[in-house]
Amino acid sequence: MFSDFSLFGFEQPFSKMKAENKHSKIISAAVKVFAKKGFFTARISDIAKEAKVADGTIYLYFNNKYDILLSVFEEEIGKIVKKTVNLIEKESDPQIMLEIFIAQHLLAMKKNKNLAEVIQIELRQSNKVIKNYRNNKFTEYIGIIGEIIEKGQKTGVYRDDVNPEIAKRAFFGALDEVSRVWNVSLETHYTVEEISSQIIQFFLSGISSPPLQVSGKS
Amino acid sequence: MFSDFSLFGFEQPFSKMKAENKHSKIISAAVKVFAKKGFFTARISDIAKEAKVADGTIYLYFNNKYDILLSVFEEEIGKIVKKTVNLIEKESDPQIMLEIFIAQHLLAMKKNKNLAEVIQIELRQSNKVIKNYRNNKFTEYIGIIGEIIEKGQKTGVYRDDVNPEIAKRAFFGALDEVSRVWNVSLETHYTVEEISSQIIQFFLSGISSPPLQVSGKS
DNA sequence: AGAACATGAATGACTATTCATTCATGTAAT
DNA sequence: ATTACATGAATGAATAGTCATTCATGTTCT
Repeated sequence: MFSDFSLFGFEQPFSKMKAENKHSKIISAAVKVFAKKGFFTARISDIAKEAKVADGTIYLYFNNKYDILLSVFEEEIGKIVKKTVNLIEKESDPQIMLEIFIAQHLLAMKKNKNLAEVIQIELRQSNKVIKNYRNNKFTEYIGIIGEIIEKGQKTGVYRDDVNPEIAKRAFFGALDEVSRVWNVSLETHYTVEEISSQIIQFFLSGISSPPLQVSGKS
Repeated sequence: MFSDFSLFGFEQPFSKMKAENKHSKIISAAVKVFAKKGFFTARISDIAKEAKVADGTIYLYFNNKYDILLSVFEEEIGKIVKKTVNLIEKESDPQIMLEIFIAQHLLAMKKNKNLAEVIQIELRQSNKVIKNYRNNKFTEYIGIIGEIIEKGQKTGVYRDDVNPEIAKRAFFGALDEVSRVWNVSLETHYTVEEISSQIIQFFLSGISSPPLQVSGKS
């Protein structure tokens, strides 16, 4: 891959720059079109139109339609993983790490609703299409949750009888479904903070009413 | 009335029976093929082959390819909803109702892994394909969770500060993701009971270590 | 000029759907 | 009981339409 220095906002007077612009223009367009139509219903010509390039131009940058989808995953999920890891590494308290993860995920999904949809729907579908694409970035992403939980168990803030493998899935599933619906429909009126706090509450304390605590210490 | 022998040895006394058989044979075949290949990659001829009918026969029972997918949802999810509602109605304790829902869901997903995959993947995709399909059965299904939570809040077993709309999504998402992965890969070694108890634990008590409780009696 | 880049109409492969025909079974007539 | 007729379920080859991909041609750089 050649994504070394290609950040937006800086004009480089080399011909290479032009090419990189097209590359990312096509990626962005693909995200948008895949989100709107789904991978299979999306036409190359739709993506070309959205990116304002000719159909044939797309084949100067990508091998085929699947390659576009794959590139979208690698590049876009990669960004999220990188950013999340970056933020979490600085923390040491598992509780806070988990809160950061949630907030970060919801923010990312809110910021780019199209990408959220592509990830949520096409990622699953894609296993069937691209036979040996392993979703490395995605697995890495979910793995972060598992590591946080394990860390919390070592330091004693999380129970030992919680299975981190199951927990990380349940945790991600909850986050994912909430943000999926949140993007699609009714629940638009909830804020990131509101959903964040609800999800943290679920996972840390559950939904049960707290037992009456006759506490010696409070 | 009857001819003694038919050439092929089978008697089909009622022509209608034959028809109903075909309908459900096609549905089952479709579930299998959609699960294996995904809706778009699946060919009508694949389904026909799997159902052991001719391509054209399918159009005697369904209007088109989408109609098959839609029927799969309506009929198969309908069955699950019916069975679940049936079991839950007999209960009055929200805690037990929730446990039944979880066990029921996991069992259903385990019993028919293909259906699980179709629901988990294609159901989401379908909004884009079938423009005005509202996933009525599916919404109804998730709604059950919301009702249980609300009931629990009225009787005081669940906190009032839990938002049932968000909670039902988080709850379903967790269940869904766990059973999705469970079907696909590694985690096959967990039992329904193990996963059930983990999920119940998450939602009722969270993952935090319980605060030291100094009981009133000591 | 030559190279690199871009275009979009034309190609060709693929597959959902149709429909003329066959076939199995039921009914009526003898 | 046998034959003739009627019904409509089932078939699968042919059709018709859709797109991903290519490539002959144009444009823009150095």
